[in-house]
Amino acid sequence: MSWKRERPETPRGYHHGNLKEELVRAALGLIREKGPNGFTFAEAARMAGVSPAAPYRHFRDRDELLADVAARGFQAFEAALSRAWDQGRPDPETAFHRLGRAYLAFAHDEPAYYAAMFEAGVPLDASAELRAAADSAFACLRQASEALIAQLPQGKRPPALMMALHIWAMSHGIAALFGRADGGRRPLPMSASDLLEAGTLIYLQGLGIGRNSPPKPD
Amino acid sequence: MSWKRERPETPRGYHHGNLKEELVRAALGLIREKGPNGFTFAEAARMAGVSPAAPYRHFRDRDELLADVAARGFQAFEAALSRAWDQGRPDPETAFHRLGRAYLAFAHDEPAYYAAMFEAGVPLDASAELRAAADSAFACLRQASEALIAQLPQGKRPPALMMALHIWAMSHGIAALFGRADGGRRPLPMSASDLLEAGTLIYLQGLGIGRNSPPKPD
DNA sequence: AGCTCATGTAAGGAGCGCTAACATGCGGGT
DNA sequence: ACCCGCATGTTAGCGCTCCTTACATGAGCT
Repeated sequence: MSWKRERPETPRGYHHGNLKEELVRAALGLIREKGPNGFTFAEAARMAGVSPAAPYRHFRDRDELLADVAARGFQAFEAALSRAWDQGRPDPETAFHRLGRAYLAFAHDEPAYYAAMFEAGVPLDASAELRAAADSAFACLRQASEALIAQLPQGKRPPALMMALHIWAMSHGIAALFGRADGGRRPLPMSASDLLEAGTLIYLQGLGIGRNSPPKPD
Repeated sequence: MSWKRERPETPRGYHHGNLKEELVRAALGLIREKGPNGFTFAEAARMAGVSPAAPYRHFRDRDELLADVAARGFQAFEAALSRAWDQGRPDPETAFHRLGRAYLAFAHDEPAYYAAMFEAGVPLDASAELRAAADSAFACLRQASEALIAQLPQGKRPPALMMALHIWAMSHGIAALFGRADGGRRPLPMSASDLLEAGTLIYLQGLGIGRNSPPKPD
């Protein structure tokens, strides 16, 4: 068994072999610990055990690495949301609340991704991938909104886009204000997840989709 | 007329006379143009026409200046919200929507303040003033929520704190995602203000405070 | 085997946060 | 009226980061 480079750690030759991925991992760790601003190109290089100039072979500058992290974040986000929505099974309302919990769980469990996506000031058109990933994630929310709205009688259907924007805004607002791993900026009387679920219930009730006000199929 | 220091600009003596205020003004300008991270202590000093070390006589470090800006922001924010709420005149619902518009108007018209308050990562307990100002602003929202809830019959009143958190989250979510001066990260089918008003209407409807479902005073 | 080019390194300029030591002059005490 | 204290400014400088330029290495193709 004469492998070439399987040792997981330090001793490596002149070429790293997988620097780009390792830089992304290092960036995630640094962002998680010190926020998207505390993250430093030089320190990521140090973590990967290469010289401070090496990262520039893989990313034009610091912002491009941040944009790459954000794009990967949106991809993971979209995957998590899609999995939670599960095509609306067993019924749209159950799936919708599961979607909301998945949103907050992502923000809570992947603070580095979430920060890169929403708090680092990365412009969405920094790359085509980033834009596409962000659009996919939003499309998931919009799709779920459409499924719920379809339960309403023809005349009383609000625009699905608007509903998706409302839900996104409420979710992001709760995540940003109260959903951080450190408990957020302000003590809450309930968990962020429960807060979002309650808000969603009230909002859906307002639309006439409440569990206690089914669209009488008369 | 032998004044001492009334010329508004450049020629000044060894002592500036009003450096602290000028640094805050410079910080606001820089944050507005380049975001809370692009803001630089040295550049603020340059704008005030002073050496790079001078600011340290007024702020322990860069973070303390940022915290001061955030605190002033929350004070202005609270003033704007209180003015909009106007003690619930002429009726709580009208005033409530006016409050929502004021929220978004502040985020839109004072992006530097808003960024320092919510996007700069300033911990709320950076200073007692900051904490107090932030609490006052939230108290305004909570007070408005209580006034609206008071319209409901005793049995059907949700916790005012929860309602305030929901409204804050939706407002902040819309401001953060779509309410920037540059139009936000994503094109909208309607203005951020209208989006919030629609969302609030639906939410209130869900609580039974909708204009079309008044609390039948049977 | 030898070439080529992606990927690494070394060195350095410009800018920033922050500190230390020194300069200035406003204002209060005698 | 004087003088001295102290708040507020200055210069000099350390260590760090971002990024560029010129050079070194070695993996893989022909």
